[in-house]
Amino acid sequence: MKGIRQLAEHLDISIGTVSRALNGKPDVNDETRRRVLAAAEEFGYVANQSGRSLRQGETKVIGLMIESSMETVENADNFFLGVTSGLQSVFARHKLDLIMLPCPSDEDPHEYLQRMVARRIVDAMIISETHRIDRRIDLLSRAKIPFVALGRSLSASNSAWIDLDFEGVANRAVERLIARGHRRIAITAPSSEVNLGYIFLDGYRRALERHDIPFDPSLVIRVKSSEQGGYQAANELLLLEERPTAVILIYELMAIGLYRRLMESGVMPGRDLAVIGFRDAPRARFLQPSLSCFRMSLYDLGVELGRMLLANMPAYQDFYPGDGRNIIWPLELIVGESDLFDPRTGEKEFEPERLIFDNKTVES
Amino acid sequence: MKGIRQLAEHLDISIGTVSRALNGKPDVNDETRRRVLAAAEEFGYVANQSGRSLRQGETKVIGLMIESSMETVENADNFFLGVTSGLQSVFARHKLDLIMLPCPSDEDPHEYLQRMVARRIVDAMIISETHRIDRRIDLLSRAKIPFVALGRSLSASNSAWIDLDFEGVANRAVERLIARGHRRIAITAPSSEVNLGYIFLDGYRRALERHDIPFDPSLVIRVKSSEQGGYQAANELLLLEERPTAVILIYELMAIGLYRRLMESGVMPGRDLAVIGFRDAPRARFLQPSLSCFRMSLYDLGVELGRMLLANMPAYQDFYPGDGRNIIWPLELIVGESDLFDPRTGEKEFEPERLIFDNKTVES
DNA sequence: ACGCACTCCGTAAACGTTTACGAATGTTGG
DNA sequence: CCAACATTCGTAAACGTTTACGGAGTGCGT
Repeated sequence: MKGIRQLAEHLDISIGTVSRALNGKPDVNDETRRRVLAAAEEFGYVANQSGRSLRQGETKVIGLMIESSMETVENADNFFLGVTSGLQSVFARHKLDLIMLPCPSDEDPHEYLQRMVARRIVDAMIISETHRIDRRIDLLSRAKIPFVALGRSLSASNSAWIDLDFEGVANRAVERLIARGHRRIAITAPSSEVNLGYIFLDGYRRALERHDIPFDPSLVIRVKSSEQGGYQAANELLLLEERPTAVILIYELMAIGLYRRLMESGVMPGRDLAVIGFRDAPRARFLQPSLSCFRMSLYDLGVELGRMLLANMPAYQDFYPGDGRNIIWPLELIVGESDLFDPRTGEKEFEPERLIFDNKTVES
Repeated sequence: MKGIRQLAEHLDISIGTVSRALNGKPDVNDETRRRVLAAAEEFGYVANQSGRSLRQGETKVIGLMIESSMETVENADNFFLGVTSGLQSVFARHKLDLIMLPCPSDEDPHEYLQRMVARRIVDAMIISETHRIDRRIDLLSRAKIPFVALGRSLSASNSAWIDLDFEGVANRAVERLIARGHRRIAITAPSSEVNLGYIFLDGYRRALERHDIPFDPSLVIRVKSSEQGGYQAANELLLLEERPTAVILIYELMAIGLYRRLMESGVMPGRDLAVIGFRDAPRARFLQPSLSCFRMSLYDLGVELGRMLLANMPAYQDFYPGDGRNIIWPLELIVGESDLFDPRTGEKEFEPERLIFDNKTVES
């Protein structure tokens, strides 16, 4: 079956009517519509997307841009596939399809996005890993492509974004550690210009200030977002002259490398050093002692992302009137055994152990 | 900048010439071409993909279909993002773009693919997780869409595929264990109809036969492809009346759950039970004792996949003449400590420990 | 001066849809 | 029986490109 023309010939109907029948337009007899749908089903006819989108100026496709650098590959730990499910669940209701656009690691993300946008292969975009100032946001704004940024950015002052509550996480981690008697608390932060680093540190500083603990720059450890980053962070930690009693991690995978390096040096996490991790990544679930960290539902995040995006698309915003311009996505603290001791006495407090292999699938 | 028409008006040239200039066609003056390219650059003009592909019947886009079910999300461990890099490196040479098509978990993969194919949004496809008989293959064949299956299938007798060397892995694992004195060797296999299960078991059976060890169906443990699957596999293993001295795993993540369950029961991997894992997944790199398993380069696999696909596309096959119809992708054995004991004496043989945190990034 | 080849460019058709418009037919109310 | 309207459908234009074709201009040899 080549196209709508052949289908129309076979039915001995004009192509206009066939098109109307297939697209649920009103001006068509019930019986005719039935015949058309039956024939389309029989021949497996589906409208050619190029022709369709050329005519109506929209593609019914949403793009999710991800960076496929090896660093991301190693470390994202299926973050994007997780949100994808949530996204699709809301897009499906509007017959929108989601495609993932992996930016090649050797290409400039800005140019890649520009190319994709100019080709008009998508109606709207979701971009991730936003930088502090991110030209992609200006690009999309100027091109009038509806979009949502996963990760806030200074460039996005006027556009939609949704971001994890990094400040809250740092804040609560510090509060929790201080409440346990810690005073010298190290924190890790990204070495690159991604915006989340600034926010993370802000939460950390503010929480310290609230308790009149002076901010000590030497306790900020710049790391790469990987297991190796965690390993090196532990290294730097061990080299500090006055060793901190606690450390707060960023990036889900850091904990693994950090644990390993600590163990190698005979420093036991949860006894000699309190550790609070970031996201509850699948790869980190096995750690012993179990890691205190934060958890979120990737699926729900995807749903919210999808809703927010549609709220910014003229054709769909009637369906999502309330959905605002940006969201700080909360994370829930999961108590493990990695921060249960008192730094002054060394005594271990009892708290329920985190269950790993319960029957319900643990959300990632 | 709306389209080529406005660009042509601005330059006071006909749109035909503009198009020829942009696409590197011969019949155009050097000076004119320079002006056109400069103007296009200035206004950020890129040809609308719908119009272009409508005219020339191709989209310059390759689709990689992946299943985004939660099971995959949890367990694939960035497998696809890994091969993506390799794919793009070869596609980039031909100005082809790769998009990932995540099939919603609640939609039938066959219908999803049919929809995508009929919409003609891609020129060619890579499909993964092929089943023993997979209707998607017939669909693509009939639609005359060039494709490569990642994973062999009975349905793909006549088409291109590339698959991991499951048979070889099972084979070498058994050989290695037998050489160490094991006679009672359990193996895990998928509970679903994916084709790799059959092949994996074939390799296992043949290796046993070669050494006159009878095949014992009770030693085949059906598992889900997850950590939980590994946990349950260990459970079943422990319940066997005459406990095997070794077990061969499938799926990269199984080892984690298996280790955990064994430890809980005081059965030490590498001392009380030899374990040989499958792929050298990032999440399994930390295991203690380190896991003997197999390794491959996802990047190289992606490259080979890309080459094979292009070899099946009329427009590109001149560039890849030699690339055949299918490949069995080899995996390299990485010796760990999980299978270094003699089941009769319990003595541990010395072999070099696997390095995890070397400087070069370990390929996943 | 003529024919010829060559270079460069404009014209218009085609790709597969959707949709505004109007025509044809049937229906209703008076 | 006619006007007015409703229902259903066909016609043709439009979307933004690419490309086959042919025409205009130039240079060259005879």
